[in-house]
Amino acid sequence: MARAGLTTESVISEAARLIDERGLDGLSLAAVAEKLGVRVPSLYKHVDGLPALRRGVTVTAKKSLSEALGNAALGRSRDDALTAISLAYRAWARAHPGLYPMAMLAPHPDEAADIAVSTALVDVVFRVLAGYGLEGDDAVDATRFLRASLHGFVSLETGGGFALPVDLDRSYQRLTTSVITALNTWTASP
Amino acid sequence: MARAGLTTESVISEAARLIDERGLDGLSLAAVAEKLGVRVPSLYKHVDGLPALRRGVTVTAKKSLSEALGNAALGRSRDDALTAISLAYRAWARAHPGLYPMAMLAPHPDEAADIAVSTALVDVVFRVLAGYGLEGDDAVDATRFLRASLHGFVSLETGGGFALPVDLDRSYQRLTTSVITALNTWTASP
DNA sequence: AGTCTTAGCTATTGACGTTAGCCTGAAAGC
DNA sequence: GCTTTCAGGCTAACGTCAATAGCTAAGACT
Repeated sequence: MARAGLTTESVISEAARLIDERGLDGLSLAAVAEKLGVRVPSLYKHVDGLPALRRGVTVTAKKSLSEALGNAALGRSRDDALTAISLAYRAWARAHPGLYPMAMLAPHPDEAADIAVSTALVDVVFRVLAGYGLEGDDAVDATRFLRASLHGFVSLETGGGFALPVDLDRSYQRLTTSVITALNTWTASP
Repeated sequence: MARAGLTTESVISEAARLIDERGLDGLSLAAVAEKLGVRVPSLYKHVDGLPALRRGVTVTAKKSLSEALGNAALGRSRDDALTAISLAYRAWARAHPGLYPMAMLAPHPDEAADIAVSTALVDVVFRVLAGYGLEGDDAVDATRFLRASLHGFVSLETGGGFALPVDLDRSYQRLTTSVITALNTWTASP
């Protein structure tokens, strides 16, 4: 048999491509195997079953998003950094509509890599907010507010939740500026 | 055979219970049939397959959430109404962690009932914002901002996305007041 | 009682994930 | 350059699940 030259990485990246094309439920070992020109059981030489494959994809997705945000924030601070991060966040999600929901999943407790990359992802946001002098619980609340707003918009958008034919770019921009305004006067704790 | 006395409604509500218990992927015709003490093919007398069952559950979920929000807003207006809606929104989601994501899905284009109940859901929010004198695109942007923030928080929370052991109630309250503050000074369009 | 409708059943098929075990060709060692 | 190893592919088989076809008996109606 001519070897197909699979690797764990190639299987995972093919799976990721499939998820972005056909959605989360479009991922099956059968589909991956067919795309790679291989029989289904062969995949088990590189990946430990479907759930493990999903976890692998999740990790690479989180890593990719995390890098995108990190790059966007590079060399900027405060409002500038937040604006850049917001744009990068939405852009990544639109480029990866299938992967995006997986990137928001809580890390699998047994998967060290997942935990690591998940905390790295939150840290990008957290460190930008440090530029506002926020500390402790204030910083946590603010991070949650920012994450919630961005995630909520992007999640509803990629899920088709915004029905009206009104400019989404503008809505997102107003959301971003509103959040930034709020964060600039955040420290009045209840 | 003793009749089990199934109806479309009983099948759907059993499915809904299963989804809240075991998550979205925990729904299978096999599981529903077993819970109802019936063989799988019997379900087809009441429900047109698994996808149709899911759509049925989605509709009832949206209806339930919509009613909860409507009740919360009843007899209140502006900041009062928004606060009440926010609390009701999160409470509903926490009570129905499995159903909640389905309630956020875009309505199925062929399912008239789904479209109706989806628009009803958005309308609750939309009408409260009318109390702020917002109109046209401003109102749309504001609705999206509100929906995004609430949904984002609740979605991350029920998905386990907030790892830190810091009071979620307080974070949510600060989010709510921040959003309300923003909406009170919304009309400065770019 | 006799008839009709229909809610439930069994049987079957097809898709998929998973495991066990074989086989071969490519790289490693002499 | 020949042998040996071994891992990356394979076929075969099984279990689970969704779905369809067709049977049967429970219950409603006259």
